[in-house]
Amino acid sequence: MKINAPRGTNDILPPLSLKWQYIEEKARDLMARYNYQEIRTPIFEYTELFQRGIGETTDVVEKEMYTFTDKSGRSITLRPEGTAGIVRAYLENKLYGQMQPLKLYYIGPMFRYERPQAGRFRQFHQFGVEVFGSNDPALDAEVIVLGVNYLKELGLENLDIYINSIGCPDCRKEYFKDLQEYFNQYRQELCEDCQSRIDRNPMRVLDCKVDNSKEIISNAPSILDYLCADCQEHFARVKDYLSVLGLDYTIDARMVRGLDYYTNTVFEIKYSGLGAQDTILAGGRYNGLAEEIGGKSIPGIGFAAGMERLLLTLEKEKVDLPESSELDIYLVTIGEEARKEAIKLLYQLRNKGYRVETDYLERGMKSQLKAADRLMVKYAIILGDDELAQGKAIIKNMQTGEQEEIALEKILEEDFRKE
RNA sequence: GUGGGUGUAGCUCAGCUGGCUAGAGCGCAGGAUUGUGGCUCCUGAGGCCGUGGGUUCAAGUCCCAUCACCCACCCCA
Repeated sequence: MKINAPRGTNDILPPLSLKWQYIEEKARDLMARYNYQEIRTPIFEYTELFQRGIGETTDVVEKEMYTFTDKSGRSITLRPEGTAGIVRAYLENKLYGQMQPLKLYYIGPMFRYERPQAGRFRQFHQFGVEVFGSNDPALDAEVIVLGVNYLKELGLENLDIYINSIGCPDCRKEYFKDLQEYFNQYRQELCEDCQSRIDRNPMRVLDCKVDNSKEIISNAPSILDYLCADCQEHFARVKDYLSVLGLDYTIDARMVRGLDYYTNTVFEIKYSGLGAQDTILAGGRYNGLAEEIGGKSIPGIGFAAGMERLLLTLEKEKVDLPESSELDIYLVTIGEEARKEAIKLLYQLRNKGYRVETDYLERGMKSQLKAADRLMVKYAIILGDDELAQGKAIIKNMQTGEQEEIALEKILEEDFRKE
């Protein structure tokens, strides 16, 4: 019986893996310029971490986690997102003892048990950043701009940036009350899910796709009218900094995030044309999270970008990405004696830093040159028993077709990278 | 979890209302004066027609089930 990869997972094969490497390198390069350092945390954590961090009533925790019991009887969960684990690591390793703010990034797989569809998989990859130890609005702006710049540097232009502030627990207390009161008046007109959302987390109703177009929602009280003085000022300053940077954004007062830990600034970057899953990068501030999972009160902010969605977008926008790895030389050999000499040459050339390939199927010269052509090498070095007898080899320029003889001992002095 | 669509060579697909040794293009391998690629031409390999049942003289083609993939809902990156 044939075994397939589990549902919702993907093999990342060459040459696609080259594109992955490329977007990861871009991320690392950007991170260096903004002074973010990489952190690698476990792929699985104790289930409790996500329950407390992400929120018991979120869909992610309620029905999308890969949870199992290990041999000691503890409940383990494959991480569905990156932030909770990193906050845990920050607290556990007492990183607040280091110079603050601490700016971290990560790239790796996440797991959610969901029905796969366009831009959504059960194992997917995120590139994300987290900044701890500062509530400076300038950092909110930096993180947003960072996300935007990453996408821009990859060559994406048609992005929609949405921001909002969902305040702190203090401002939300009154807002929740009023919002519940408001929605309760129209309870019967809302969808079933929303009716239960009213009691559990009324802000979710605002985000409901089913009731989205209804007036009830557009006329609902706005969080922005409830922000306390501090939160108002924080949001105002974030917007100021974004304006200074010349960033175009839309304020969406109805934008809430599906993870409970967000406070104050939240944002999303979307690309229309991706299908239903059009958010490629999103994040926000989470000043209460560290405390929520049992640590000190530490402000934090971050974002995560979905790599699969990013690649999909780059594809749709027809952005040029590396298609194949470039080889410098293909070593063509004819005859057993020449082969022996060529094997030696092969390693010498590689040690000098050239990208070199040769034939391992005992093919004729014709086929070997064909292979060289398909590998798009710049040069072929032809070494047959005849040449060997004369202490020579042939260097063939595959672009021009020109070829010349060269003494064997001179080969390593040649520059095969020249145009 | 719910709905719709699709499943035929490595890839993209064609196979009308059930009937012959299941096809094409691309790709792959080999060849076209015996040591020279890209173009062209020739030849070849490769398919239990997703899987399991059923209807029928006969099923890739109809029915049922199952699995997978795609898309959407939901949710999120």
